[in-house]
Amino acid sequence: MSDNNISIDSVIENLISIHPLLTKSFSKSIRSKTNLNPGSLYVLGVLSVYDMLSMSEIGCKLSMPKPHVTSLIDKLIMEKMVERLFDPKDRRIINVRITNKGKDDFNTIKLEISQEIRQKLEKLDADKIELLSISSQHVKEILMEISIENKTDSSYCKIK
Amino acid sequence: MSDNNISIDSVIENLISIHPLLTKSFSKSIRSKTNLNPGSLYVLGVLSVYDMLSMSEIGCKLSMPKPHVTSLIDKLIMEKMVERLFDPKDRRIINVRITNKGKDDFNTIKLEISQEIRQKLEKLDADKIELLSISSQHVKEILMEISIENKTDSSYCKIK
DNA sequence: ATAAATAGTTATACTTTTGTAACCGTTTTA
DNA sequence: TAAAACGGTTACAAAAGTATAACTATTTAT
Repeated sequence: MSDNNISIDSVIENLISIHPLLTKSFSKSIRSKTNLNPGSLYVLGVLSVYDMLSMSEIGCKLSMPKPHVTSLIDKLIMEKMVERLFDPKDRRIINVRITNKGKDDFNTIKLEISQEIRQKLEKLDADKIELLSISSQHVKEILMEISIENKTDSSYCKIK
Repeated sequence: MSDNNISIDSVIENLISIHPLLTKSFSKSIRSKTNLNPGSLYVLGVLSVYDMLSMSEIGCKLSMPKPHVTSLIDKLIMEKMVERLFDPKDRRIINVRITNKGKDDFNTIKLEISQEIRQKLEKLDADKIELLSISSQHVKEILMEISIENKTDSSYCKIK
């Protein structure tokens, strides 16, 4: 139990350190190498995972206020990267689905914004890269798990 | 070699997924639970690691334009979390050092902004927490390693 | 059938971050 | 010693993100 808490403390220490490092690696090249703002790219990212989500679900997954989601989706639609679909079951709901162009563009963008970090990774030892690959996979999976679980993100998500 | 590239691809995939999840977890509670903006907190964070840095080094480590660093440091000085020190060797340089109050405040803030994620972590199995602890440690260390290495961050850092 | 709740948009104001350019004082270099 | 480079600040403009309230259309609940 006490052991658990020590581990949790170290997890949080680590995540708080990792966050600005990733921001540094990605945010700048999103701006300089794409015509999307970071927010639109995050939306495209979740849609590349879930394929289709409603406006509310997007805001929930990314903790964005609904009006912001609207404006980001507008941009992605202008770029034909996503499309709006009306839900026949409940006509209030607007589902957003990533298009094939959106998927292709997202892959291209991922390559472009990761060029710098890729060059640095290439200089590391093979076993260190392998360790980072496995470790980042675990971090990603567990974070996604506890993120999905979170239906009660007070301000943006309603309890289902 | 080809093996390496596959691993690098997966690292990048994972990091691109992790970034918005961390943003979601931290950015909102930084705003709601502290009187600092995210930028000031990142500056405080690097200073809690390196203890003392020049203005340029801060901008370099966080990829921030120098004028932005100036305004963030002004805020932290008003809060007495950091102090300016003139460098006797080179009077152009202004070093910024975290104060004891700054260290204490940073620890408090870390506790506050991690409350939500802590609650979710507590629901996980002990072995999963342990795995996340070790994995996030590796990710942090390797990212810090390749981040420090980077003296040539084009727009904000000059080659030393 | 009416009232309340929900999903999404519009409008607006504000904070934070980014990006320049001009400037001052100091140090380096030629 | 004059010119160039450097570290930092000031001033300003623009982009991006946050936060609310008011509104429409639709669905649910009483």
